[in-house]
Amino acid sequence: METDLFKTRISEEGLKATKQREEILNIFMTSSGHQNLAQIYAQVAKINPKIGYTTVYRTLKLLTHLGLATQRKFADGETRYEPASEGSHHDHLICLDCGKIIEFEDQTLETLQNGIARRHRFKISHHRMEIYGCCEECHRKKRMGRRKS
Amino acid sequence: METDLFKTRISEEGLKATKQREEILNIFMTSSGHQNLAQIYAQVAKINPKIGYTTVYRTLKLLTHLGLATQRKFADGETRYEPASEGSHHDHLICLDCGKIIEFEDQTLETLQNGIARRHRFKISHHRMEIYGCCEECHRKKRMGRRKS
DNA sequence: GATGAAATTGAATTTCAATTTCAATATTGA
DNA sequence: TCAATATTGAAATTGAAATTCAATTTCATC
Ligand SMILES: [Mn+2]
Ligand SMILES: [Mn+2]
Ligand SMILES: [Zn+2]
Ligand SMILES: [Zn+2]
Repeated sequence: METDLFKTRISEEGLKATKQREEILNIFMTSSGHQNLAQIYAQVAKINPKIGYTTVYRTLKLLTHLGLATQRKFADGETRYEPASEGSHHDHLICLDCGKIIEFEDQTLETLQNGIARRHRFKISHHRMEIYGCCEECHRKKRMGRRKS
Repeated sequence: METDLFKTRISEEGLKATKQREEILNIFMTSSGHQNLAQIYAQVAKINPKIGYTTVYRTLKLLTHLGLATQRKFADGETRYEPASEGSHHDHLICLDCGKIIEFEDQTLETLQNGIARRHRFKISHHRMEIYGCCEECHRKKRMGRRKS
């Protein structure tokens, strides 16, 4: 359970482990990821309707600070959160038709970035890379639709 | 002058070429790029204070629609605009210390993306890629600072 | 277990950029 | 010139993010 890591990190920061935080953490960590605050809140409310929207907001911010969550802002402007997969970095393919978000990891891409940064004498802290387009499923549907007409 | 292209595109869309739009276009096209609306408005207001903020907002939205401007949202969340460089796509290196934005083009990166997309049977429409970190100048300053202490 | 300083909670409020409204004005094709 | 239609700009609205504050909870210490 990541509850232990959570408690450790939380006390490291001089903060307090509350029922609400634990409950939100458990729900969030087992969720599907890439959800916005309203979606996470809805899940929390289903299990414990006493927990306020503000607390969910603040807890996600806290989890991000603790390194347990990652905040994402894709081109649609919505703020989303996903459980942080420790160590590994990944990027995203985003379907403009159905909204599906596909994750990928590519070591060559990382190496290439190092080259770009070096040429500009730039020290990389982190990066963001997203590919927008049409997923396989949606593409198939489109072809079907065209054939019928 | 891009004024001609602007007039053509504008009438293609059944819209009207107004003094305000032309004035905003001229100021924007010769600007340094990566500016937010408040900054663009400030420039416009210096030359013609009669033009309203709303008009600048709507004109930048229009220019984006016409393909003459590109809207950018980097990680700081600010909405910025830059004149669209026809044909060529570029990405950005962003200094977290001074805010400097460096543009780069890399064909290998584009090729690599095609490979990633193909492996996921994904049809690319466009992409976004930003590298965050520390620019040469800021890095130099940091080293200097450390030496003095 | 009791205590209390400090942190947290949650409803309500505020902030602030983005967007919309609407009456007055400008543009354009006939 | 003359409408029909689009645009303008001040003001109002929206909505997500962030803050406020009184009530409540946590937890180190006793
Ligand atoms: Mn992800
Ligand atoms: Mn640029
Ligand atoms: Zn899809
Ligand atoms: Zn810098």
